[in-house]
Amino acid sequence: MIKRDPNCTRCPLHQSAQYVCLLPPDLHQHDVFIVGEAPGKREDDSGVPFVGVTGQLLREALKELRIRGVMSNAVLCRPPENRTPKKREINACRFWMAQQLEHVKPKYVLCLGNVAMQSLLNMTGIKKQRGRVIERDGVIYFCTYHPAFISRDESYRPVWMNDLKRFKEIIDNQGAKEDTDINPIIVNDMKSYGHMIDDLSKGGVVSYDIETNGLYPWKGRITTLGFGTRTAQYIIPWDHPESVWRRLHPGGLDTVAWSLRRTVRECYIVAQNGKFDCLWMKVKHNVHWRTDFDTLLAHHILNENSLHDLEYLAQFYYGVPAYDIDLEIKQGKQGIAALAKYQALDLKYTRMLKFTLAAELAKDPAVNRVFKHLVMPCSDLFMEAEYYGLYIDFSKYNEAKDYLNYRVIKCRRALNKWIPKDWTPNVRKPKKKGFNWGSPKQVGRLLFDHMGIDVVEETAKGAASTSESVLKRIDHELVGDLLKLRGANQQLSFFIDGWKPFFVGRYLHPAFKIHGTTTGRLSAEHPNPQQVPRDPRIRQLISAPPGWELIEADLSQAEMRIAAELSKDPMLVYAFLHDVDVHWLTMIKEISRNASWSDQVIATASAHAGRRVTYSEGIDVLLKIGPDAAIDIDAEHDLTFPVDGAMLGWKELRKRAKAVNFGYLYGMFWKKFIIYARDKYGIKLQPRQARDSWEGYFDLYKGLPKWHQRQRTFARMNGYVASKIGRKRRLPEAMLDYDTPGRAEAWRQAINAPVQSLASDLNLMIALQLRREYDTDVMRICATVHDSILMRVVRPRVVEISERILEISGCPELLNVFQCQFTVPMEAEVKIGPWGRGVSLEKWKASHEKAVKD
DNA sequence: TACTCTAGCGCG
DNA sequence: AAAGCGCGCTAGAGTA
Repeated sequence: MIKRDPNCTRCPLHQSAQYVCLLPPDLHQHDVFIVGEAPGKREDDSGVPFVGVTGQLLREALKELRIRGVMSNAVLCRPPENRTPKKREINACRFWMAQQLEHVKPKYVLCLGNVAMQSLLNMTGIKKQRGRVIERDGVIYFCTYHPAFISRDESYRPVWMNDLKRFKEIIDNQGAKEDTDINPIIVNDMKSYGHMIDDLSKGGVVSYDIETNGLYPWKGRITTLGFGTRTAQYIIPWDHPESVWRRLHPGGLDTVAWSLRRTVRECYIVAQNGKFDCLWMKVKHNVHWRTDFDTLLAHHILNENSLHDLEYLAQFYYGVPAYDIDLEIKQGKQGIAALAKYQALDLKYTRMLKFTLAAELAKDPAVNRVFKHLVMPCSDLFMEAEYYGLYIDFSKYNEAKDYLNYRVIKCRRALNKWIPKDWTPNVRKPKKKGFNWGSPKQVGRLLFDHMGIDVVEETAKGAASTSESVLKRIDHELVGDLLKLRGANQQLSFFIDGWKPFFVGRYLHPAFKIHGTTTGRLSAEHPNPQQVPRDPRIRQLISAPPGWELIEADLSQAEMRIAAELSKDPMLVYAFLHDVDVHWLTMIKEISRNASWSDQVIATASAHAGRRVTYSEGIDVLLKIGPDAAIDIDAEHDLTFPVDGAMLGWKELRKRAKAVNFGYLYGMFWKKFIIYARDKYGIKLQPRQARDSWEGYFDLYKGLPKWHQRQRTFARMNGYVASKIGRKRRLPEAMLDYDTPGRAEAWRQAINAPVQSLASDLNLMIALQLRREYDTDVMRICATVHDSILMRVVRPRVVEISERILEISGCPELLNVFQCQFTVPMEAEVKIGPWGRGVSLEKWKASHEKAVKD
């Protein structure tokens, strides 16, 4: 019998726990040992383990599945404030875990959650590891989520139950059942090649998958190529020491790839993230293969909240054991045979998933339509975008580098005088010698400890914040230089040094994730073109090679237009129908409501009218002439005024209104608006002012609160919302009966998602249509940034294509497929030239014609 | 030495 | 009563 130690002091938890060292009283020998995290409040109060709500949830699930065993926790004292135990505490409590294992002598151990997994297996990342079967010292460990996670997010319950069911099977079968129903055929001679071609030519569903030794096709090798049919999985050793194809074919792998091309074209190709595999074939062998059905993308549109990796999907749908292998084997370092089995499983499950997911999609025709007509075509579109890449202007790149380096040196010099002699910030493991201005921790020590400045705000983890917003509120000479240094350093490390590893000649080839967000927007990486600063100094680095022009097609105010369309708010709809700039409208209405900024209104309007006007006349004039004219007058007459402590002209005011629009549109409260106005524009608003602006906004756009309510109610009743074309955002937490932060968040997402999603989908429709209408020798789409498209176009076609972009943007053909019509007009604008420095079509025409004449 | 996490900040 | 949404990348610092 283990003796509990009520005076255990192995970790600090004994100080806060009521019941120290909560060992289960009935611990005895059993084949099955179930290990949770730590006692909760109920347990700590009563001294009895597993009596709380989560304990109940676990007991019920185990009972339902007839899993019997003894239960305990990885950590035996309750951590304060329901936090999870820290690594130190888990390690300290291993002493007890070892004793318990010794005592129970289990054959099967169920690890519930990260903490148990860490304690028992010294592994982290339950989301990645869950479902994994691990054998150690003759004991089989199985990992899944902690029941507390399930009670927090109900959508994971089926996955969890499935895991537990598998655990039960493992117990019943005395181990995990390996999937042996595969038929891997290594294709490394002409005979098996011929056999494979025959099988592929039957015209059925064929899964396709390659293994590579890297993620970047320009800097790696394809080790194997694989095809899966109903009866077999063919694995072709490709750019691999064991491959025979270079020897058998004088033209090498290119020839094999090209001869495979015809067969592949006739197949219905299924792949998991086929964009990746097709890109590699395009880069390595210039063959253009298309994916007909992508299991990753299908699963993403069916459940945008989930993970989508193949192993996870196979486990989720077919309950197979984990089969992932070491990277070394995948990269072909240990011979083909080890790899073949793994790849055969990949091919088998990919093919199976096609049928499973297609059946799921068929149950939801609207979602299926989005998948078929929008998402799947994007796979090929973005494969090409990645292939063509972004052209970098290296002379500008070097200029920017020199400029930024110079700024860094200047700022550092100015800052260094503030470092006291013989003083070091007390940091345990500093990265660099001496004082580091790039370290928030060290800067914090200097400002708040040494200089004695009051801490303004704390970070989430309780450290003294040195964020931009905080620094701006500190009245000290150094903040200006520090902010400049941060900016310059960030640009250097992101775009100058950060891009270096990704250059392929003069091009960058970012990767797009069509499944990158929950709303249907894309994300991008390596590097991410969606976060290039608007600062033209950086943005212009992205340009076009000689003979081509970069064109940016931007949907103007896409999200506001869609919000108008969906809410049917009369004021917003009117504005868009009559070409009134809504950000401007919001701003003018706001200032006229307060009768504020009268000097500015009267001055600008008078300058425009050529006579002295009254305030209310001025408001009408401004509303009519719009932001561009007002900004011009500003510039001409130098009419910026100090407003609430900041210097603002019409340009800044409109920008501020834009933030107001998006903030309030998506459910921002006036309290946050005060913070926002302060941090972003240095404007000090009184609560009264902020509240007035909030109320005034929804008074102006009366349709918005009603629409918000409709969205919330729908989400609450149905657990999801859908966009106008049928893309769904599943929000299970929106259905909760009690007000929780999670539900409030889900409700806000119910408002935002259909707007963000449709704007992005519209942008994709335009990109797809452009791709269909123009061949890649005249136009190459190289990136999208949420509601804009970047492409390069051969010079002679610039005018024609620009005009066509504007036409398409007003009404992309794909909208018909979704029977989707708008009352609010959609509009785009094109900019021609280096990114961030592009000019309108008119200006380009003028300068180009002049250049031709010269 | 390599990995993970946080803070901070860029974008729409 | 309380209330923007969606991302990726970097350096620093802590951890194994």
